[in-house]
Amino acid sequence: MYTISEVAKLLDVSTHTLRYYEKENIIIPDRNENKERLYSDMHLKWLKFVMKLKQTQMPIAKIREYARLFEEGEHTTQARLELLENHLLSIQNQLETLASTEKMLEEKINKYREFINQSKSETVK
Amino acid sequence: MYTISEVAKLLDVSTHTLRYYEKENIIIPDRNENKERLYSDMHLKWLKFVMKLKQTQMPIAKIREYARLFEEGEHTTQARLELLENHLLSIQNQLETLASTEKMLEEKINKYREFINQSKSETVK
DNA sequence: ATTTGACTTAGAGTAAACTCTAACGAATAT
DNA sequence: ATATTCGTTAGAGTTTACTCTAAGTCAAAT
Repeated sequence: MYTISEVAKLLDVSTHTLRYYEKENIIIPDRNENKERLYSDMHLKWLKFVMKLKQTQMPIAKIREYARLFEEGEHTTQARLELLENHLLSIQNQLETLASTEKMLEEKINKYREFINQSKSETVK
Repeated sequence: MYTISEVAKLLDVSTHTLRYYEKENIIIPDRNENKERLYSDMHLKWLKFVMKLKQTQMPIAKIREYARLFEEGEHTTQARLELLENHLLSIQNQLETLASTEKMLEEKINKYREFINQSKSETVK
């Protein structure tokens, strides 16, 4: 079991953020006799998954919705599947946008480099 | 030349957002005799570039910085190059994150599909 | 015994990026 | 002539996701 500051360090988030996620019903850790939060390996695994969703632009509200469906039990598997399928589509769109912007930027960067090199050689003249 | 609502439609943003970008010094269109905004093809091209940067998570502040460097003239090419190079790195990081999350989601989705199919066949029994 | 450090809570504050409102002006449609 | 449409401005309001503050509890270290 991990304390809130251990989890914060492990996942590179602030303790504030972890408490905020709890308030938003995204992760509800256990408590010790002293009411302090204790996170298990399962909690950690779920949080890592949440971070992946966050890093790929899933809003907190959608993550909360997925968490809620999970809590509701097996009859929500179809809904969870659909939510994940939608997010997969969003990821694929983002991949396309990023790839095309990457290409565009590489071209622009090359033009800048050419321009800068040309300016330098003219300066030497 | 395009009016603000034409540009809004063409680029799928609101007129509010276009005025906001102007306030943020990201795009300054011309004006007609009636003080109404008029965007040229050059403005449109720049706006499309801005949208690409936005879609790949460049903050407005950085976009404004790039615009400002551009206004300042040729002696800022090195700074502009560096800004674009940094954003290219950010895009490459995002691509990695998205690719690995895509893989993870595909696996999870497959497990959900298996589970749902299995449940169905058991229901038939 | 007291200080230090890590934790607790409720709730306030912040930053980014819009998004909307109100009050007005000009041009076109009926 | 008046109503509608499209534009203008300054500035207020909203949403998202934190981020911080204040006041307190508790256990270990000096």
